[in-house]
Amino acid sequence: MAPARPYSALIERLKAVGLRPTRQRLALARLLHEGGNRHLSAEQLHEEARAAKVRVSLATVYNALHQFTAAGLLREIVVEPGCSYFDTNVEDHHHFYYEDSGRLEDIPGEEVRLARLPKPPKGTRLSRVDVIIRVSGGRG
Amino acid sequence: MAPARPYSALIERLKAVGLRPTRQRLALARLLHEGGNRHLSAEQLHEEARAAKVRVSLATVYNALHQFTAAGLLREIVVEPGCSYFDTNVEDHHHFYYEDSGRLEDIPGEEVRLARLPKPPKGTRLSRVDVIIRVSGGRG
DNA sequence: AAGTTTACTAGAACGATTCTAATTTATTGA
DNA sequence: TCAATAAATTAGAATCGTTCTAGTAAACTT
Repeated sequence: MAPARPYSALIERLKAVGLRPTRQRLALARLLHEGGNRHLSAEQLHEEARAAKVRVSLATVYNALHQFTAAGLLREIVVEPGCSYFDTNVEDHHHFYYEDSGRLEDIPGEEVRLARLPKPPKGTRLSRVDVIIRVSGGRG
Repeated sequence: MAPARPYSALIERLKAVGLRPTRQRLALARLLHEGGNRHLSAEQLHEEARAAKVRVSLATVYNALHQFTAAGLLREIVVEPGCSYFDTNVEDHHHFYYEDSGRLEDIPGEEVRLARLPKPPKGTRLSRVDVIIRVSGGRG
């Protein structure tokens, strides 16, 4: 059922942001965007690639994640020391963070509304606003 | 000009949270809380201690920061991979993050207002809400 | 002061990430 | 099509912030 040229759209997408559509980048981009919105660490993506029989080094996974992020195809999120997550959803939205499991979950943009927001200090411009709702446990 | 027993209040504060008021903890607590609200990394605090001629190991700085955080005397903030900051302000408030310099700055609680916030998912309870306003550059 | 508990320390160990230099792959343009 | 060139990938080493270890010292209790 797979289309004859399964990668053609991806190839164009990568070219459009100035990245050569290599075997590794195509495979990683594909893994990242299959199965909806996800929050993956470099190690997790590397492991997924291994499981999918895609040969790619960890260094390349890091390179690709950072390049995709710079190109606006991913968004990096840091909630805990020692582990970055990359979010495949680059739309305007926020996150639940489950402190116990370390898991992130999207909150659609419209479910959080900021009624008041200070201006960026003089000489700076707004880059983005992150809202992280930290939740924990339950039993209690 | 220093009071006769400059540490007595701090000593009580540490005892109250179950921490022995050792020379190192007292000195670190003092450094942390002098000069208003601050956002320090472990390395920075260690360096400040060195500069103030307080002999304390880096391991102890880390231990103290985590103990103070657990006791509610500090709040840990992670914005970039590979570096935690500890905020001496434990009141309800949010942050500006200067992407270029890596610096954090407090925003008083009332300058950010959340008009709508989703409920914590079933089986969890709200731990805290972090709002980080990322700003960058300026010249542009 | 003696005994007990807790804290401190230097240095080793650790895990995530980045770097390096050599190899491979993609692109360009005869 | 086939070099020539530029860019990407790789394994492994290096680096960085942080945590661990086990031995020593300091603080509390009696």
